[in-house]
Amino acid sequence: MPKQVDHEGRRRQIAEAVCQLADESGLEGVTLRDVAARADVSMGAVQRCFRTKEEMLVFALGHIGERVGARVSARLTASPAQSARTALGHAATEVSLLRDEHRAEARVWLAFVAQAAVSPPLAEILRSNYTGLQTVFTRLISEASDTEDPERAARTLLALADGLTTHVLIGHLSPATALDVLDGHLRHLWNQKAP
Amino acid sequence: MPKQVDHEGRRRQIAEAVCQLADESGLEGVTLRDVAARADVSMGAVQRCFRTKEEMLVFALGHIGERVGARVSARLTASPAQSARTALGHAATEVSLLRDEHRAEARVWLAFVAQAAVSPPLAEILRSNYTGLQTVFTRLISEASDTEDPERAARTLLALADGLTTHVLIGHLSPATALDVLDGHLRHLWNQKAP
DNA sequence: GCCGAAGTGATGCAGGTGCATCGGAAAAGG
DNA sequence: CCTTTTCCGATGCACCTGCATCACTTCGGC
Repeated sequence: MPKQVDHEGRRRQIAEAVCQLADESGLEGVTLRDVAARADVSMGAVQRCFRTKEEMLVFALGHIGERVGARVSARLTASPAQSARTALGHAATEVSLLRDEHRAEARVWLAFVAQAAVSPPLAEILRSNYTGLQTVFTRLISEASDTEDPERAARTLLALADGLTTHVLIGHLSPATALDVLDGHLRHLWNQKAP
Repeated sequence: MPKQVDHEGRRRQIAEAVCQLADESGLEGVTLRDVAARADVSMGAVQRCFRTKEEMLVFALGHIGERVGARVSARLTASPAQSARTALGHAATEVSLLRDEHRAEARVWLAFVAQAAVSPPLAEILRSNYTGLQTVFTRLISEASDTEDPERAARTLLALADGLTTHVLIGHLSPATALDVLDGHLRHLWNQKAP
C-alpha cells in the first residue's frame, strides 16, 4: 500500500488555520490559498481533505463547537464536589467566551453565526451545539434551584450569554461588565423562588 | 447650474438595496454591481454617492439603526398612557426583531455585527446605537420598578434581546419561544424586589 | 439658444477567487 | 531493485471583485 497520511489530524490542523484567519479578518478573509499557507500545507492538500470550501467551513465550525463543549464538560466534571450553582456559573462563563484568551474563539463563533443565517449546513451544526448546551443548562438549573420552568431559564441564560459575547466583541461592554451582568442574572435566578 | 439630484434620497435607496441583498445572501453577497442593479441605478451612481464600499456599508448600517430606533421611539410615544412596564416590554420586543416581518432586518443586523467585529468603523456605529438603546432601557426600568441597579438590568435585557434574535435566526428557537423567554424575564424583573 | 459645469453610466484594469487538472514523489509488495 | 498504487502540490482556468477612467447627457444661467 502507498503513502498513508493522518487525515483527521490534518483536518484539525486546517480547521485551526481557518479559525486563526477568521479571527483576524472575518470569515470572508478565509480563502483556500491563505488557509493552506497558514496551515503549512499545499492548496492541493486542503482540497483533498475537503471537497469544497463549505465542507471545510462546516468542519471548522464543528471543531470549535467541540472545543467549547469539551471545556464546559471539563469544568463540570472537574468540580463535582461544588454545588450545581457554581457549576452552572462556570459553565455559563465558559460559554460566554468572556476571558481574554478566548476572544479569538468568540470572533470566530460570531463570524460563523452570521454565515449560518444564510447557510443551512452551518446552521445545522450550530443548532445541534446549542441544543446540547441547553440540555446541560436545563439539567443544572433544575438540580440547583426549584425554578418552575428550568427549560425557559436555560434558554434565557444561553441567549444572555451569547448576547453578552456579542456586546463585548463590538465593544459595547467590557468583559468585566459582562461578567458582572452574568453574575447578577445568576443571583436573581437563585433568589427568585427561594428567598 | 446643471442637473441636481436628491443625493440623500438616493443614498437611502441604495442602503435599502444593500439590506435586501445582505438579507438574501449575507454581507459577502453585497457587491457594487448587485447593489446598483437592485437599486435600479448604474454602478457609477453608486460610486458617486459613496466614495468606497465600506462607506456605503457604514451608511446602510446607520440607516437600519435609525429605522429600529425610530420604531422604538414610536412605540414609546404612541402609548404614553400605559405603564412604563408595558412600554419596556414593547421596546424590548421591537429591539429583538422577533416579528416575522422584521426577519430580514434581523439577518442584516447580524451580518453587520459580525463584520463589525473586524471593522472599527462599523463597530463605532453599532456602539452608538447600543448606547442609545441602553439609555432608554435604563430610564424605563428605573421608572417602572425599584430595581437596585437599573443600568445592569438594562444591559441584561439588551443582551438577552440580541441573544434571542440570534437564536431565532439560526433556528435554535422559534419566534414564539423567544417571545415567551423575553416575557418571562420581564416578569421576573418586576417581581424581584416588589413581591 | 447655447454654453459649461455637474452628474451619469459603460468600459477597462489589476488582482484575487474557488475549483479542476496533471505530472511526479513516496511507500508497500514482489 | 522495481513496480504499482496512493497521495501530493504546483499550475491553469474561468470568473468575479472593487475601483478608476472618460465620453456623454442634462439642465440652469446668460
